Amino acid sequence: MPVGIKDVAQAAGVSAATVSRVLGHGPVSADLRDRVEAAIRATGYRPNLSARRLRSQHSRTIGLIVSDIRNPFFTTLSRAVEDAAYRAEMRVVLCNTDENPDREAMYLRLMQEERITGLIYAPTRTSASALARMDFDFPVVLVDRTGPKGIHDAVVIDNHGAAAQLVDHLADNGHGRIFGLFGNTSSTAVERHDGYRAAMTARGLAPDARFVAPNDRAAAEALGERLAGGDRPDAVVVSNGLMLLGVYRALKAAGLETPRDLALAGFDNETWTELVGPGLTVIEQPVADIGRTAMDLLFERLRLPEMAPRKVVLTGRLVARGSSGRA
Amino acid sequence: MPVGIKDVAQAAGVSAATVSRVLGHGPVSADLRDRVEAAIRATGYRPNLSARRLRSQHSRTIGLIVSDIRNPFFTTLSRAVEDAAYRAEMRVVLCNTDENPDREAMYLRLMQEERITGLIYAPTRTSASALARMDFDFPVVLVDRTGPKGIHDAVVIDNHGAAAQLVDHLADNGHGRIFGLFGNTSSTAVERHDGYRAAMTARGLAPDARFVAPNDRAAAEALGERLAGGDRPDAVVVSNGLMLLGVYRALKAAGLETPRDLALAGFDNETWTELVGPGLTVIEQPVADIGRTAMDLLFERLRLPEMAPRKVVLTGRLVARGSSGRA
DNA sequence: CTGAAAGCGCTTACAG
DNA sequence: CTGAAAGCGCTTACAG
Repeated sequence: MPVGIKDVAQAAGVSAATVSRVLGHGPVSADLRDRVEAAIRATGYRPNLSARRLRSQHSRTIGLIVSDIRNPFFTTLSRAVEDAAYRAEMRVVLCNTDENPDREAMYLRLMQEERITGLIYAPTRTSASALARMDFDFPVVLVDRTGPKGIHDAVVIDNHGAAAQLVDHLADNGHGRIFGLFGNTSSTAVERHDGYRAAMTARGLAPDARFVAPNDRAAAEALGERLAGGDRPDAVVVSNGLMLLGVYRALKAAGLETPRDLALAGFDNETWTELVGPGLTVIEQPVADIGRTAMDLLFERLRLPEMAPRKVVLTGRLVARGSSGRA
Repeated sequence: MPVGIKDVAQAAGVSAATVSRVLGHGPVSADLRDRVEAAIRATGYRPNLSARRLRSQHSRTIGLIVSDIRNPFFTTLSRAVEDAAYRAEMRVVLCNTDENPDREAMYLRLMQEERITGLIYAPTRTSASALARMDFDFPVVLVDRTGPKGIHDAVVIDNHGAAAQLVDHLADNGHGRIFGLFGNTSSTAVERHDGYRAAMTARGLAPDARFVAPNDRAAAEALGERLAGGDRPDAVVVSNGLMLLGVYRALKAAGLETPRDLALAGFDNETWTELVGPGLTVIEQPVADIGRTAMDLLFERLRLPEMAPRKVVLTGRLVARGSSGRA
């Protein structure tokens, strides 16, 4: 039986209202405040947050929906969001969808049931397209991936430009047959493919791309199939960190050396990309900035609900390493 | 203004109690059930979880307190815990303490305020020792790190044995001057040091250990200082994945090659340890099993509160790679 | 099977 | 500054 506010009130010889005022920012005389604080310590009282949220109609809760917290991109993002929430004295409800639209729908319902203050959300393409028809009682800030135009605030990077930069870099290093491997669940992968395609075309190179599930296994498999075909590529561009890992493992397993047998470049400056062989050339994303910016947008939106939706585009940084060198 | 249970009741022409029964497992006639379900769809009603938790006195919430979700050990642990919670229709409140005892104390208070059903907790040594004097209204299962003997359920690995195994492996490969680098915040690091020390002594080797903050920077620095001293070691054992990363980076930066200049072995089979140079020899922990087992213990404890506390000891697996080979 | 009523533990106008 | 009272949105005995 946890002690309640009435027990504290009784112990301090005051009303429950006064205890509540001591806990909050109400006006309380120094005398009563001391007595209440002593009673709180003596009883070990801890306010019931469910009751507080219900009564005050503020959950002080941020929802965060990502595909998988094991993806370092989202791990870092979540820490940035949590640290910002912590500073604002809010908590975070974190949900992993595994890129599964059914789970996304379920978690969106959960967010409504939690009466969250705001949502930070990296939707799959399937769910993003449904977003236009959905109506929430809280603001939504999209991160990493976009949704229907002009409805929600969003923080993304310049995916088109970043992918083009990778292609240009590889082409400058003498690679012309550049195979592109992209995820098939996010707007982000689509934009990266567009950038890849545009840069290839601009240089008179023939685009050669494939979309697969954005995980290491599927990427490794797709690469294997492509290499088994004729007219082998001399470089590969990969659209996220997990897929890049799958490709790198597959190359190693096949006894192929980078960049001697095949140049390689991709997204996400994960720990291992720096430590491995000649190092992997990647686009580093300002992940923590993305998280902080999303929280900033959310707080401004709460302050000014009628403001027009904003899209903040951050820039990735090319980290050139050995893997993109000449064959 | 979100719609409430009364709105649904009115729309369906029934009482709020009946709507509540349809939502839960109450007995409701097929006719009324259909009408209520139609009304829920029509109104887009979502129950308010704060109200439900307050009234039902069940939060259906598991607390999870770890040092840092960016540590892959805890990332994987948290996914295992969340997946198990999801299956049991419970949510998880995740907290990062950054090994800071003040933050731990704050989050322990938060857990009480959330009236959580149970807690899964990897305490720092400072907080663990205070655990004996603390009284919670929910069961606590310790993971990865232990607390005062015989009070809480716990899931750990055989740290003593695993560390000894690393020493034996290095010694079998001809290394005798084995420097040990251990974290200074966890019982786990202490146990690993004990195992290291015991194995060294058993072989007539002189222990040579240091305790530092369990992060990459501090580990790199400590290694640098040790190498600057005389009588250089010919191998290093490191007590966790993040520290191992710091050590590996420092070696690379110093132009030292593994195992030629210095053999290396440690804990946590992280992605990069497999991909790097000759591969790093590590103890792989059954992380997901640790998480699942912790949830199992928690659920059994909820069923049988009076059972004697249990400690489940899982076993790490030695993954021998090139880094521990002969000089 | 169904409804009216009480109450979970707080906060917040309202009076004083 | 302080207290008595109402009420947040549900669930759950209690009657019928």
